[in-house]
Amino acid sequence: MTETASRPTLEAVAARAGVSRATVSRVVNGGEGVREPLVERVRKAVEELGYVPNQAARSLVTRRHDAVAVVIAEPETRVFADPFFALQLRGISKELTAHDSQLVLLLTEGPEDYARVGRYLAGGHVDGALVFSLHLDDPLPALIQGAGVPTVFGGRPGWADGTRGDATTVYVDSDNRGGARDAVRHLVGLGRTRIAHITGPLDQTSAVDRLDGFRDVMVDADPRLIVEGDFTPAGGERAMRELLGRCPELDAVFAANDVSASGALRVLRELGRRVPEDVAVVGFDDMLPVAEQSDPPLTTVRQDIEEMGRLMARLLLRGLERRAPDEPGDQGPAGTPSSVVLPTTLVRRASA
Amino acid sequence: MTETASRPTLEAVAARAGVSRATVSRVVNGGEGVREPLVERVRKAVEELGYVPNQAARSLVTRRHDAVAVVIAEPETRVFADPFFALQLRGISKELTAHDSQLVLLLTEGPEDYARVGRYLAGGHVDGALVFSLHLDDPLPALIQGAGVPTVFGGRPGWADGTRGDATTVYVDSDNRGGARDAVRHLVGLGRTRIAHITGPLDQTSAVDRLDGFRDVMVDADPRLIVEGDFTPAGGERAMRELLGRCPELDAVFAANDVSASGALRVLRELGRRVPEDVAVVGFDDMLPVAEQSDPPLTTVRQDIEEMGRLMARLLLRGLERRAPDEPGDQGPAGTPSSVVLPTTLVRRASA
DNA sequence: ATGAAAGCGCTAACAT
DNA sequence: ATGTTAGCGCTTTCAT
Repeated sequence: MTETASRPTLEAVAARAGVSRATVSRVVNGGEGVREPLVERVRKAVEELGYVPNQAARSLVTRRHDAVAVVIAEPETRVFADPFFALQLRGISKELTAHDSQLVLLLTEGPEDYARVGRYLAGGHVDGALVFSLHLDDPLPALIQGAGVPTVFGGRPGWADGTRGDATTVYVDSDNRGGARDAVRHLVGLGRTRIAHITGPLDQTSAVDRLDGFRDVMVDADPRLIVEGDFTPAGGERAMRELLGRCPELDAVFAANDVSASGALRVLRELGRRVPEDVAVVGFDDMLPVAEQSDPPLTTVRQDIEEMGRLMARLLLRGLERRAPDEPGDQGPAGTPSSVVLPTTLVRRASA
Repeated sequence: MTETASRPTLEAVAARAGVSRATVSRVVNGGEGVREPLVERVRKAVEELGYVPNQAARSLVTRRHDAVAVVIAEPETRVFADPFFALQLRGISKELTAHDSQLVLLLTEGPEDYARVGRYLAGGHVDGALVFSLHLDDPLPALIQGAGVPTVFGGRPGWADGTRGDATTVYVDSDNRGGARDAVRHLVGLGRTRIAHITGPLDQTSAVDRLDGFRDVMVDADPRLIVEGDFTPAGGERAMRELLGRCPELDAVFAANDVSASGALRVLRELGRRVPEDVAVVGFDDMLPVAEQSDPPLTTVRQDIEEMGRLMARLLLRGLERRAPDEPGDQGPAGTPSSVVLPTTLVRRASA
């Protein structure tokens, strides 16, 4: 706990440099249209006084905050079950930093926090919001879009159906469906015929999209070969046992993410099934600590999570630039960035 | 991207309610000293207009921000190698939320970002800072303490030696040394005599403290039984091979964290050593996804990471309250919270 | 108990 | 090119 000294103001700097406040302001904000000798004098005064602009005062007049909110609604497990968000945050942080914007993190534990988030966003503290909309039925995203804050979503929100031309909702997502297709096609290419799927929680679009991808390839898949998981190791274990019970002769499994694949792997090992000889396994995510360290290492679908974060931030900032600095109302589709779906790549390791 | 409507001001609410701005302000800030009928009228006007206070304007006069910066300096790996920070953030977020404070996340990729962080903190955007000081030689913490912002550190900073009475630096840490002692004593209690230690990176106080704890019990430990790791699975593997090469007859290993323990486990399995029969293994952290899912499940030292985060925030906020709302200068040791070291507990599972 | 008025520190017209 | 000035929206004395 150190002391809070009262900071020098523009006024003080102006006095010291023997110029007006306006001139100091100009210098501080880039020095356009100020002659060199004056710039010099002001810089010196700023330096000597240790002047730092008061952001509150500045925001009050500019109505800009150089801050972006990141909203993560996750009642429980997942935030720390996998490093997904940490990576995404990293990407976001890098991009925001490059644009001198700050990252305000809004974590919610449940619906009781939503009002607070809505209030904050509506309160005009930030220039925009990056929102992770995980569950189909979650009211938060809608609430946020209602708050009148420019927003980019991480992952396709439930109401955006992925068809082109949906200009009102901007999101960044991986090509979950295409990635799943690649994974399943890989298994087919290996000569596997009884291919099972452990899904994610089907109230999340990523899980639904991966299931759709699975179905794209296995057009008339035996319904017994599809079991709902929940993106956790325990869920993967449970699902694997279920599958084996239903259909002992299966020869491949596509798990909707790496951690559930690791659970499946554990069950297969326990039951003496060799991987990949008896059962080939493919995951999704390429979460390194999981995929690379599992036994055997996991063949999986890689998505560049950090890049997704970076892109979300970039899209938001670009949209912010486009709108007139002060003018309310958006610029229409012309200036509005549209959603981006990033490609995935299959990473071959030992499990399939 | 939704449109940004221009928000109603205090003035507008006052007009609508037929009162002065001052009265509206009083109602909005708790309604002390305003008679019921008026309070009612104002509340109604606020509701109808959807008024939300402009925080910039408020901060400009109150000099409070109701925001706290969380600074995480982590060039690379660790932030996403384990869920440590996610948990800590969660704890911090919960506590801040309860006090209506916002969390501003400052991530740094390297020393080139330090100036930016320093500037931000010095700029008076936040009421205080929560700083994770991971490396002994990191200049960031000092820089921050110099910025004149009330700060609480996560993990003992290198310069704080842990002796009582160091009132200038406030930190929250686990009892790394005590926890390590418990772990090693447990192994001794199991009858193990050739106990090895895989340390963490010794430029971090947590790793040093755990090593000290190990030495407290193994007073004259064979130096060959101590190998430096780096808190990663790969480091754990490397260290385990090294140990086995140096001293094949070892019968126990205390790894400085769970992920390096999991690496060690993998090597032991690969080399046909049974755990715990041939070699007992104890980790540190009780990182559930790792400790519980490893094979065999890991006996480890649990620290309540989320609680650490919560406590950091609580300490900071308490310190903030103590100082006069506006008055510069701190209140001296009397009002200054002091550091807290949280106890750890040994969790017995199958590995030792 | 309520209102009037004075700024908080800054930017952005507008004047010079 | 530089200075002057009028607010941005709010809280907070100080009157009433």
